[in-house]
Amino acid sequence: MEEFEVEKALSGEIDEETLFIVTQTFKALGDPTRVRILHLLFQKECSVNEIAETLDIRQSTVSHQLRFLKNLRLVKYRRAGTTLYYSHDDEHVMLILKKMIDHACHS
Amino acid sequence: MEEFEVEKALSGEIDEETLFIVTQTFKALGDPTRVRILHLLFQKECSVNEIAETLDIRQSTVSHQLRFLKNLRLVKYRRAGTTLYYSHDDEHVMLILKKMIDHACHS
DNA sequence: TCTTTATATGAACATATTAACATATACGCA
DNA sequence: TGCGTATATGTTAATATGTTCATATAAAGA
Repeated sequence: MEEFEVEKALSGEIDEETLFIVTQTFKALGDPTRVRILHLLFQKECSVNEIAETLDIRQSTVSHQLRFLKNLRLVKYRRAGTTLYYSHDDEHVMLILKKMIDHACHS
Repeated sequence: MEEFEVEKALSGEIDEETLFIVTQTFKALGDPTRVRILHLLFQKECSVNEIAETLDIRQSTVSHQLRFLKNLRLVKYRRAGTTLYYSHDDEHVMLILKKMIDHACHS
């Protein structure tokens, strides 16, 4: 460990890697389109087209955002023929999302 | 309520205002500088200069971000002469931040 | 193999965000 | 009133982000 890292640790600072994961995850939840998608997947597994039609978003947009969420392991999918059914893949983050929604509702 | 809003409500979609608050709040947590500031304020009340020096960020950057956080009522301050002591102002959001940090650490 | 359907990808564009600099304001004190 | 310190603000430039269009890929079935 470098000297400045020791200083940071002693001062109670978050280590860089953790900070990166935390901010990336919050960033994922900081966009309306992604929150709407996750909220939908909270209720049920959906194909890409179902998501696009239900939320009235273009297919390519949905696909791009799903890739974003997939990279962060926030969603997963199973294949059935040509159809991909997406579902959420991080209970903890979904719980945090739910809490924030409740918090925002009752404020 | 408009017709399309009824449809959204029945379909379990988040209402627009809640969605806005939720995403704004997560956006606040989606930036390394702001997370570092909040994490510091989680530990103790700090003046603007203390924050800037402790985290090695320019004073004007800190001030800008504090205004951002203040607008969302995530921080507050008290004045002592020319010095402003900032502290966090949303227990619930701070708890969510803490949970996410723990989650990221142990993964 | 050809076609159809479902999904992914790449490039381009518009917009949003961030940090930096310079400067302004506010307060306390001589 | 004038000065020094602490903080805020306006502006700008660099970068990041989100959506769209056009197109590519992949699987299933005739």
